[in-house]
Amino acid sequence: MAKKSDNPYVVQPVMKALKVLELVARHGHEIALTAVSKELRIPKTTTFRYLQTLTAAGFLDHNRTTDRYNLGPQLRAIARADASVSKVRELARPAMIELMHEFNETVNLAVKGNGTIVYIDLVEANRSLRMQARIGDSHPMHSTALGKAILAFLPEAERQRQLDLPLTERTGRTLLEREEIERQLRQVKRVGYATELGENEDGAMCIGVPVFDEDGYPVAALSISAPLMRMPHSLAAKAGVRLREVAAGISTRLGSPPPTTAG
Amino acid sequence: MAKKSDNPYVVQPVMKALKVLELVARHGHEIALTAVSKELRIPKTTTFRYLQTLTAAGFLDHNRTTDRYNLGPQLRAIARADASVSKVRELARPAMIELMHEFNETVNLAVKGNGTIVYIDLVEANRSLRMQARIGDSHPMHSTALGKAILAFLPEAERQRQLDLPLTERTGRTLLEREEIERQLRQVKRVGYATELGENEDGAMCIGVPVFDEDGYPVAALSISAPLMRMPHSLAAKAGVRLREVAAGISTRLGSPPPTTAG
DNA sequence: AACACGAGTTTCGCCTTGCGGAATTATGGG
DNA sequence: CCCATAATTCCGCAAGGCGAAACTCGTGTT
Repeated sequence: MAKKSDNPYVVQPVMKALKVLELVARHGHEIALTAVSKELRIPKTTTFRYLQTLTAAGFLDHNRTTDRYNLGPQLRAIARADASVSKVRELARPAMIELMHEFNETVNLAVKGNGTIVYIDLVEANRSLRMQARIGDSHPMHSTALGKAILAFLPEAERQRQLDLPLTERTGRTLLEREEIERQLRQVKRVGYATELGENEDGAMCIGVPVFDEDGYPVAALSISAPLMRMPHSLAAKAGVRLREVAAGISTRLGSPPPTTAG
Repeated sequence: MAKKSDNPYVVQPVMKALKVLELVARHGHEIALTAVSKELRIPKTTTFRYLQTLTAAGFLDHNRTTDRYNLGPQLRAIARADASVSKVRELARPAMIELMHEFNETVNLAVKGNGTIVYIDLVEANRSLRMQARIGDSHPMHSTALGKAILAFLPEAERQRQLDLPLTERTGRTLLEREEIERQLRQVKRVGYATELGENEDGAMCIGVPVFDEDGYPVAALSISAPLMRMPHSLAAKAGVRLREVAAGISTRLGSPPPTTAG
């Protein structure tokens, strides 16, 4: 009675529960326990448990008056987040390639995670010494230009919450003093770009700018990273200005209101 | 060691697998087995199994070159379908209320399911004798005006596939002859609205029109339903024309190309 | 070139815990 | 008020999920 798959690692309860989720989702709207059970040929008790579990996890929503289930907030949130990331990546890619050629350095794109930034795309300069990051890697917010760019433009309450978390020390130069960080963030907000000098990785530096979504929220950041020795102050400033322009273009295309560059 | 929930019906493997799914999704991009395992404090073997299962179900995607996982097509499809349904419902609601007042009959909105139509919204006239349908109910395509409206505008291949399925007989008047159905569908395509007279429920009739998405695909249908006795031919024709107008407006706002009313 | 390390895959046997039939309670239509 | 249908709860069995450990494979190091 080999059923679903030849893959011996498939966990049956999980697989069946996913079928339930799928059925409910594809149904378009509110469906009752018995209907799901009949449709999937899964005993009512088992179906009941899956529906309960999916609901507890927020993937489904249980309407107590009609005793029916439909898609839950969790799934919608995931979908929205994914769509947002996809869109940012798509919009940013051409600009990133252009920037890479312009400065001949690696260009990074990251989104805001929970207390961290997560790299979602990068275009490497071929003369890059070694890879700085990989897609999917996550780094602390306070030790990267990407993170600082986002932090600076976060709503006050959320920024405070972020800075309340323990700040990990990545290198000897990583900023750990709250005072100092907040001073820098104000500076970032003023000039519109963030700089990080060997604070995340020894010998490497980075210039980052935020990308805003339609609500003016900094969902992502764009950066140019380089070995410290290859990026003098003057060039960094130039890069910052260019990044700011490019990011503003992306933000606009994401439906963002005009950037709040002014302090 | 009571963990997640006080709900005794929560199935642990399912719950944990959902956590894995959520983590991968929220990560923004490609994440490796070990990272998931560490983050969630779930043993590597177990995490491995969940990732395999989620992948087999299409909820995740396994990149074999990098050995990392990210969101899969299944989840995106579900999300897209849901967003589409939500949007249709949202756009249609005001028009439905207007139509209800105009004809003082129940107005229905349904989406195309698999071989059926599924009611996703309805606005009942208060003089309605009894409820015709409930949100979430699904009816055959060939026995309802909603279904016929959709069938008529489906791509040829898909329509044939639908009609190949066994046709259930809802009432004595339900159309079962393929010839007859296809003749009616051509007629529907010509006039732009479908009519059903006691074919789905004795004594009830319905007039339905399709709603198109941005690809010109009939994702949903709008209808007015009434007791047979209250809806003479002339009034039905008038309702058909009005529905056609209203649905065209909704289709346009969904990004649909100009309706293919011409035969 | 050999080695050490880390990541993914496979095995294996224990025993948790998921399963589903059946009993029980809630619901709502007639 | 009763009956039909649906949702919950109970319970004992054993299916199958679990995780430690062994194994493989690829990378980077000495």
